[in-house]
Amino acid sequence: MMDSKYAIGNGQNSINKYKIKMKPLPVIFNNSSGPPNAKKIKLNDENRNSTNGHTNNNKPKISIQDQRRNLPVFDKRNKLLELVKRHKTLIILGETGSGKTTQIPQYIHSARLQENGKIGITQPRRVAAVSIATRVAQEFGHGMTVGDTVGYSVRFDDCTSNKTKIKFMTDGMLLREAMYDRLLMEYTVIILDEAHERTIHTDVLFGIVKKAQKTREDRNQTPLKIIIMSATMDVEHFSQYFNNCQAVYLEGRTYPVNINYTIKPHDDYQTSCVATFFKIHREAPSNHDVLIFLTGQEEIEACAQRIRLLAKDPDVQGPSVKCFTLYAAQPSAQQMSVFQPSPPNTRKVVISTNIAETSITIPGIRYVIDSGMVKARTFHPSTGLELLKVQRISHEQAWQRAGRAGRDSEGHCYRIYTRSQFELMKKSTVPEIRRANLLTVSLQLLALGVHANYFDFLDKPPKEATVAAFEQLQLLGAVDDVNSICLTPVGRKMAKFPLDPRFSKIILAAEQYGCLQEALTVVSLLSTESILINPVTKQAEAQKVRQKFCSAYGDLITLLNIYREFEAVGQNNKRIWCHEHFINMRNILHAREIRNQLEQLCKKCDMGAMSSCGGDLDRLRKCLIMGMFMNVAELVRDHQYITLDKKQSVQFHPSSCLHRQQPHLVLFAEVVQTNKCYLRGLTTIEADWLREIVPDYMKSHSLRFNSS
DNA sequence: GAGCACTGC
Repeated sequence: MMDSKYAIGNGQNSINKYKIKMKPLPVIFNNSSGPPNAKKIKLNDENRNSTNGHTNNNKPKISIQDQRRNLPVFDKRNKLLELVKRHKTLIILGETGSGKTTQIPQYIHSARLQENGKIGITQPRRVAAVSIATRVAQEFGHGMTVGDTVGYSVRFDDCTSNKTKIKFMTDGMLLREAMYDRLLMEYTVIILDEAHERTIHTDVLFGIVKKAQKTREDRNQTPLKIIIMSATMDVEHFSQYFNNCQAVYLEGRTYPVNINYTIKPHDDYQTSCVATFFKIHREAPSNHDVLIFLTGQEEIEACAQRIRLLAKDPDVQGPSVKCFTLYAAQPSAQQMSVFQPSPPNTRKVVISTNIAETSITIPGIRYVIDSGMVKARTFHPSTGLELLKVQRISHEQAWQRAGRAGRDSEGHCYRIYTRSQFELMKKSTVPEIRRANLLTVSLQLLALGVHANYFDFLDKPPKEATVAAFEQLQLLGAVDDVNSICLTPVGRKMAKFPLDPRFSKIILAAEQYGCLQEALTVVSLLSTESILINPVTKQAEAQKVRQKFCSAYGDLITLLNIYREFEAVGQNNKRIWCHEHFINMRNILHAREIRNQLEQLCKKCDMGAMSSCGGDLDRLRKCLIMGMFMNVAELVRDHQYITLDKKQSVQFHPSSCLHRQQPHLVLFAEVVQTNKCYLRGLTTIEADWLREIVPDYMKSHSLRFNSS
């Protein structure tokens, strides 16, 4: 695959940034036993099935029904069904490998506990929803294909029919369904799986299903059963929230993992990871694979380069080394390569971000090296700034990482931190709802009839975050005032779009500006990852060949130009065109898919003709102001801008096509803080337009310089 | 003249 956003392979650029110590000093560990409450589970080496479709091929083949009977959950079948029958809400704590996700929906179905309704099971990730549904359909019976009794529903892919009784879906999908029917009458059983991950969607669903259950009960409607499935974390918290409901524990099938801590702290955790790898490499049999957790792409590529170099050193003992990297920005084909079994007498080492913590399971890992660090996004409601920061992981994450070594057999985990550093880490990861921008959630909740301030959250988000969100909703015209519990007609339409409310507003405004085609394109492009590829080695070339698309009006119009050209190219030439122009084919196709969905939603909202402004881009730029007027920056002195809203000092990001220019006013799509505060996704606008389009906002946010 | 972890509708 060539559609990578980054140049991957020789990594020459990254390597120069890190000093290579050819012989890193050894890292010394004490050897301590596993987690304090580690349960030593008897080894039982047969037929583990995995939910991600990567089954172990060197095990003897046994029938699919025998595999089901061998799962730990099988023995508890009757007990579980009894509990599900007896309790309207049940928490199931299941360890990895218990089989809970694939089996429990089938048990419920075969006992007909769902009666005439459906069983809905949510997952935080699309791939999980699809692959689990496919697996369960296979198990379910002969000739059964996914989409019959067992189906799934994820964005852009609804594989259900009127026969579907067991429906796997993403948590975001169920949330969207709730906006059309807040009582979720389609379902008699709802299972929220992976609840411990606490995605923003699952957190909102906790409140939605709890309220739906209560309302249906009060109105004497068909009852709703709720099942919360989670790893073994903080049962009390969940149980209290669901009126002290019953919790049941399911044993898993994992193997003991020996935990090692360093004797002293290591600030240069990257070098220590490399050194630890070679310590393992010297001692362990060659078929024992190693997984290293680091924080980001650049760090991972640099570390891979060091390992590859050192492995060639004649002084280094041990088998040959096959080194893989793993992070989300990679093309999927490259991600898949980590599943290749290593050839004989070769050690496989995978260096990964936290994508390997939950999203991707690599079989055969015996050793985990945990740097103890993660890169995480934090949102500051007071400034509206998002900050991407390397920080320490939580205990939950540390155990999750360690567990990756114990999926196929007994394993080892080397933690590049001391026991006392570990004790200082946070017990659990702060749930997303407590560190995210709440604009979208607040709008969604209003569409469900609740004000975020009064919503029954499992964990309440910070007050400032909801205050900031409601101020913006009011400015966008979605509510009449910040305490309103109902949406304006505009707000109701905005909630129908699966977008940031600011972008929904742009689409709604496009009707009046006569630029719906262009607005849909720009918003779709803003809703995906970047379509531009900037390989480190061919950066100048990429910029030169794309020069013809650059607009003096800024980045968003430039993106529009690229998209228009992409659509004008014949179907058979698109791939080659993308390659020639350093455009990410996967991402631009994804933008097109989103654009189609948004266009359908416009028709549902009776938005009339698909108007186009053609070459009159002023209309589009004015339309963008309707949704993004809180994102205006004004030039104050040489290349220095301040935001109109929070008076932040900011600069244009060097990747912007306006980087060397100094327009008086710009709209920006986002502000990211790294070394400095940078604006990205720029569009130039006129002062007069602001006064004309958002006069009230401009009264409270006056410009320093009034000339254009 | 810099560099972005991970999801989802």
